[in-house]
Amino acid sequence: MPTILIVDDEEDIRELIAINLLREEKYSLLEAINGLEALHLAKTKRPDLIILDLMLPEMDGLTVHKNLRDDPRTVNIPVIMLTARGRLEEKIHGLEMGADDYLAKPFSPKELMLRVRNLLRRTNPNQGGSLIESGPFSLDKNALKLHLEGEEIELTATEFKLLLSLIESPGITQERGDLLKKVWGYSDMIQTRTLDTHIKRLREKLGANGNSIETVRGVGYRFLEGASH
Amino acid sequence: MPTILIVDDEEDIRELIAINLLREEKYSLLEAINGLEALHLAKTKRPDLIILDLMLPEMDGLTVHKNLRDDPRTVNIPVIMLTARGRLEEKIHGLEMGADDYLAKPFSPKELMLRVRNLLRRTNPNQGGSLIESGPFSLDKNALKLHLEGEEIELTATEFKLLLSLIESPGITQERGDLLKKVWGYSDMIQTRTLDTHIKRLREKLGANGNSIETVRGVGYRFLEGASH
DNA sequence: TCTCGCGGTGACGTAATTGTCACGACAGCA
DNA sequence: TGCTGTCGTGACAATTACGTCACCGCGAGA
Repeated sequence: MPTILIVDDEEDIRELIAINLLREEKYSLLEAINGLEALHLAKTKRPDLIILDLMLPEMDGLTVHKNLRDDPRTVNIPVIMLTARGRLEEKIHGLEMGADDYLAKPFSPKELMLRVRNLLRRTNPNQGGSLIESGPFSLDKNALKLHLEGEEIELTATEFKLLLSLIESPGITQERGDLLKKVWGYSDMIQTRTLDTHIKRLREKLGANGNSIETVRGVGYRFLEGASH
Repeated sequence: MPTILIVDDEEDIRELIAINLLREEKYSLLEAINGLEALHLAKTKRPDLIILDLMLPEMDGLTVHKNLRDDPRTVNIPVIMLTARGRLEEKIHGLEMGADDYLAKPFSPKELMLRVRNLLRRTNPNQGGSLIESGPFSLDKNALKLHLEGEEIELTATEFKLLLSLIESPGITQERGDLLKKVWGYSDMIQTRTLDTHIKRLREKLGANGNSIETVRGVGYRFLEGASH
């Protein structure tokens, strides 16, 4: 699931993009308002694609873009630029600086989505951190497999999503409601034993490392990095 | 030096593009006026990029594009579409069909050039030969044939495209929806057994190596490089 | 027109996956 | 110590996803 960073001052636009992308349920989003925040996010979270509005409050969009290109960590993340009007010089300037695509407002949300999709298709397939490591665990997003102490453990789609949710925030307790929402899309406050059952199945598959998943009574579960006692 | 195929009825445009591209001395060009000629050129000379005007005399540009996408030899050559006006539906239709970029006339020659450059930059590394090798497999894009352990296996066009899609990203799971879109052009989320059937036929033809195509339940399929256990 | 190969569809069987239930264990509390 | 609410667990049933097959339509070529 590719992650997309949206850098835009206007709430309308961010919302528009978010709604249209998330409807496909194949993308996750980050959002940023000013340039510095965007740079920080891009470097720490490594999005697969950046949508960058050139009109930003604190920092000019082109400057943000230049900073992205100057940093080896972000240099080859593709960028789609948005601008107020199709001012040709700006457009050319943007493309010259290495923007991968350029849209003038107002744009059709559908067109943006298609351009996002096309760009990711060309750009994504072979790379992208498909490996997530934490302690002795190594999750392979592509194969839905878990590598643990040399063993290769197969997980089902649900188990994988659940473990991923836990492992993404090690040490943090995730409330039952949040997990249900993240993994199952359940609206909050539902009464079900489904979560417990899947936790149990996960623990079974983790074998001796099953205690990495800790129960926080009355709240939820959390993943411990250095477990196995 | 990447080769670019220009398909356009209007001499002005061809000239405009040619002048601008050749000035950089980094490109070689092919030209075509009508659709059939374009298809022929695309298949025999394998350009790295195609610039396709939708207004063609004998054959509609979208038809040309569809033909390009249907043929495994040309399916992943990137396409930039040109059209008379920024008619939104046409634009969306084009992008949906897998055009990598879309420009409305009149366009700035400089913008086109930059988009060409960006597209080639993203796209080129993988391409080149008509032979794709992976493990004991060797796919010949021109002959639509598969060589495997000395044997020569004939594949139909659909089978070839499917295998190609899988083999292009070894180890990466391709979702059912993506495969349906890539190989069949189906819009997403369609319920059909077509994909399964063709996977089965492929596995049959691969014989003992059939297990190179692995099912990832609930997600899709993926191609394994070192299989055959 | 006939034949043949290809490609797609729907029916069906099977296996994997998932959610629910019942019940027991246990912590927290008074 | 007994009560209460929460969680772990195993069994079970429902659902979903996939593999396989038979069959049909279509277009190319004879």
